[in-house]
Amino acid sequence: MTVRTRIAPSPTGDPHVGTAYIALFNYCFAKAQGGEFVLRIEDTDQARSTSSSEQAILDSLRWLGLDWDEGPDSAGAFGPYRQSERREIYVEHALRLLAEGKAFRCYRTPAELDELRQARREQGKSTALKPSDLELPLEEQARREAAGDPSVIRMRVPETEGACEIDDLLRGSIELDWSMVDAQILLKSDGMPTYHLANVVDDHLMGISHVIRGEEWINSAPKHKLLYEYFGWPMPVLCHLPLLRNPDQSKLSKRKNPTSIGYYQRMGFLPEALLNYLGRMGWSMPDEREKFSLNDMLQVFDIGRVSLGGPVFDVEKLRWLNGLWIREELSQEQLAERLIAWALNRSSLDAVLPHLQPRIETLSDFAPQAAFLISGDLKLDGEDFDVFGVERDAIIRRMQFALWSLEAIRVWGRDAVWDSLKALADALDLKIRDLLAPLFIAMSGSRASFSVIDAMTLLGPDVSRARLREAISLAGGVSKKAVKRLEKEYAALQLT
RNA sequence: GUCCCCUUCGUCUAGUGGCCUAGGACACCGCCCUUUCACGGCGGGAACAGGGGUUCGAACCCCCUAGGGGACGCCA
Repeated sequence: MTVRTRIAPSPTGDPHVGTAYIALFNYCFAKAQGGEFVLRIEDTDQARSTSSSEQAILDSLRWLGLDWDEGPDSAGAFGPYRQSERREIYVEHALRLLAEGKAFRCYRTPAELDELRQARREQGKSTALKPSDLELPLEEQARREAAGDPSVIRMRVPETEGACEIDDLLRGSIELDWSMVDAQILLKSDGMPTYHLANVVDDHLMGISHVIRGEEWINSAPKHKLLYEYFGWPMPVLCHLPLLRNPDQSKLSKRKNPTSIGYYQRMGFLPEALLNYLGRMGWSMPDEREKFSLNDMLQVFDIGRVSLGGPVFDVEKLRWLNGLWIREELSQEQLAERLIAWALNRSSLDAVLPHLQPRIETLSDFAPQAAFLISGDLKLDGEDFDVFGVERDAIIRRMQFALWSLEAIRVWGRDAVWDSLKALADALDLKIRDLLAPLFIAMSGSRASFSVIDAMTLLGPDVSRARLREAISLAGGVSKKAVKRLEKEYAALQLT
C-alpha cells in the first residue's frame, strides 16, 4: 500500500496546520499497515510556488516528526520533487486524451467564459460549462490558432442526466450529479497541468493505492474517477477527512486564527504536543487518552475512528496539552535543552545583542528589552493605537496594507521587509516613520524599542504577521465590507 | 442560486440497537493542598438540532425539516 499527501505551497510560505493534519492521517494510515507514506509537492501554479516555500513545508513536517518514504516518482526519481520539472509527462497524457477524443482544445477567452457562466446562472442552472458550450467550430478553432491565440486542453464530460457514484472510505457511497461537473481544464495555456490531471497521472505512475485528502475535494472526485476510466487505470480508494475549523465554524483561516506551523513553533509549542493535538482533531484513542505520541497513535491507528464533524481548532486546549507535555514528558534537563535550542542559544543572542548592547546599562536591562522577542502575547489594547494624532481608521488602514505587503514577502529578511514597507510608504505618500509608528506598537508593545524592521526580522514572518493581525483586530478590526474596499485601494497602489 | 458533506455539553470527543439516569477532556465555578501563583486532588453546572417513522427497545437505522460547512477558477 502506498499513500501520499499532496501539498500546495502557500504563497506566503507559511505551512498550514491543516496540511500537517492531513499529512498526519496519511502517515498513520500508511504506517500502521506497513505501507509507504510519500509526499508530493504541487507547484503547477507559478504564482504560488518557490523553492523556499516548499522547503518550509518539508522543514515543518520534519519538525513535527513526520518523515516520508522516498517513493518513486513518475519518472523513476525519488523523494518529493517539483512537478514543473516533469511537465512533459502531463503534456503527453493530455495529448493522448486529445487524440482519443476524450479531451478537446478550447480557445475561449476569459471574457467569453464569464459570459457563458453568466448566461447559465441567469437560467438558474449550475455554472458548470460543458464541452458543447465551449467547443468552437473547426474553422474558428483554426482561425484562432493561426492568430496565435492561447488555448487549453479540457476534458470531455458527460452531458446527459445522471449521477456519478463515488466510494468514500468513511462515508460510503456518494452520488454526485454529472450536471455539476464542468469540462475541467487539464492543461493550462502555459503548458502546466492543473491539479486534476497532475494528481491522477502522478498517483497512477507512483502506484498510489489510497488517497486521503480534505473534504473540499469531494466535489471534484467525479472528474478524477472519469480520468481514471479514460486512461484505463484502476481507481485508488478515496477517503475525505473533515476540515479544521475556526471558532466560528468556518474553514480554518489565518484571518481568524494563527494557522502556520511556524507560528506555533516560534510561540514555543512542542512539536510532540502540536502533533498530539492534531491527532485529537476528529480522532480519538480507543481508551480516550488525551496525551499520546505519534508512536502510540501508530500502534492502534484505525481510520474508522475518524469522526466526520468539522473540528474547531482550539488554541486553549492546545496550550493545556502542551503544558502536560512539558510537565510530564520532559525532565528538567530536557526542558533546559529545549529552552536553549528554542531561544536562548548563541545564534539568537548574536542576532539580538547588536540592537540591545547600545541600549542597556546593566545586564538586567536585557530582560525587559528583549522580552517582546520571546514572549507570546503582548498585552495590548485598542487605545494603544490612539497616540499618533491620526484617526483609528487610518491607522488600521495602514496596518492592513502593511500586513498585505508583508504577506507578499517570499523570502523573509531585513532588506525584504524594508523594501516592501518603503515601497508601501512611498505609494501612500507617507513618511516611512509614520507608517512604521503603529507597527512599533504592534510588534514590540511599546514605542521605545529598537528598529521595528530589525524586530520583525528577528521575530520572523509568522509571528510578525500574527502580531500585526492581532493589532489590527485590537484596534477595531476590519469588517468584511471594509476588506473589499481596502483590497481595491491596495490593488490600486500597484505595488509589485 | 445549484449540488455535496456534516450535526452528542461553549469546545474536542466516547458511544456502531438494550451496559446511557449519555462517559471523559479543555474552558468555567466551588472546595482542598499551599506563605502567593501555578501544578495536583475532589466536586458542580453543561449536550444526543427538531419532527415523523422502524423496533419489545433508538444518541445509534430510515425519511422530512432546520442549522452549519464545503464546492461551483487557466488555485490547490
